[in-house]
Amino acid sequence: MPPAKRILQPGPDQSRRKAGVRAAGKAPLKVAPSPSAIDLGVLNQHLGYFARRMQIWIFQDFIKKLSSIDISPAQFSVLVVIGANEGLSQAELAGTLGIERARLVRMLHLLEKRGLTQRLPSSDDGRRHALRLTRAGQTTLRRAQALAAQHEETLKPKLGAERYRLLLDAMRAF
Amino acid sequence: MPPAKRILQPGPDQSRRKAGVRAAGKAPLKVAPSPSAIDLGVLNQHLGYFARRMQIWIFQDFIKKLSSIDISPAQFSVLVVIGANEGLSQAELAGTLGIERARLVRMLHLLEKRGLTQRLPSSDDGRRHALRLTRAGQTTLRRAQALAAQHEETLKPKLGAERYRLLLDAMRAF
DNA sequence: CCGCATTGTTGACGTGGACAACAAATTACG
DNA sequence: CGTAATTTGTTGTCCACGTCAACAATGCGG
Repeated sequence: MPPAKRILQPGPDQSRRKAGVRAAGKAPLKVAPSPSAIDLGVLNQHLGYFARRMQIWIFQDFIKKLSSIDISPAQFSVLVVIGANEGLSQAELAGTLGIERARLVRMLHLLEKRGLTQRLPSSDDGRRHALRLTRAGQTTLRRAQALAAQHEETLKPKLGAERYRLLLDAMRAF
Repeated sequence: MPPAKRILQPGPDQSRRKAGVRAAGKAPLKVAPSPSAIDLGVLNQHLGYFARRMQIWIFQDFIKKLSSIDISPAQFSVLVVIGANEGLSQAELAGTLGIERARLVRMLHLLEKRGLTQRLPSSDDGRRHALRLTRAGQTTLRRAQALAAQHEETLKPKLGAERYRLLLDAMRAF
């Protein structure tokens, strides 16, 4: 078996000791940043910057928490939606999650090879596949949801219950 | 030369029903039987899912808004931080932005080829490079910041000024 | 019946994240 | 002082993923 998901490394290397000795003579802007403090500049006023950092942090924690069953965030979302909408088509699933149809095909190949999902012929439309979870898929989904719930629980203290709820609500605008 | 940035497609949803965009005035807008009757299941209670969708939306809008100067979100963050911390090293920059050192090398290679950044030898440490913007880099950064500000302005109405501010504040926890 | 849209699929390309390995330079330390 | 360890920038490689083009099979509308 392949090593499956790649383990993401948690700790960045924060290492800088020497004071900022710079050559440039003209420095009309802020004073030279202290060895440990680098100015983010206007990045501080951009949602996208923080959104990306947050998303990466969350995904890394998710991957770590679900590493025992080797389910990625994308795979999790696929399993969840199939589980909640048995018999839906690949196009519907892809459209719902914002995944490319082509991408979903290969993802389902893998999930099917792992015995978690099935593609049954649709009774009324010869083009479609009716997606469903196998017995093993249901079991895995249950475990995944339990672990994902634990992951989610680590997020709340990090934000505070109030801001957590607010964030969850606000981000639905997209 | 590379074919510049790939244009991201603006219309995200519309995967399953009829995409009625056609040249003629024919509007075959066929109401699909069950529009969006697909259940997201427990995904509705996961920050990560919405965080990812929001982040993608924001980045796509950012890319579109800055397409005239061909600056990606990552490139923008690099230019901003260099501009605000002239003379910093690649390791410091990479550590600040959470980018791999290896990745930053190739990014700077490109920015340098475009004449936007420079790598000067550090006076006190032979290993480091003192990063700075060229004159053109400063000009591009100014334009980029103006366009990025416009991009940011489209976000506020989408969320409401109040939630925008809360979001920006809450996401700093990561 | 015929043209057109949809569905699933494959192939290909480019980007970006993660790792490993290095050479040069610097630091730590016996 | 000298040698080992560490840091920095760099290159090469692998893999995940978004995107696009093309296709066969199927369904549907005129």
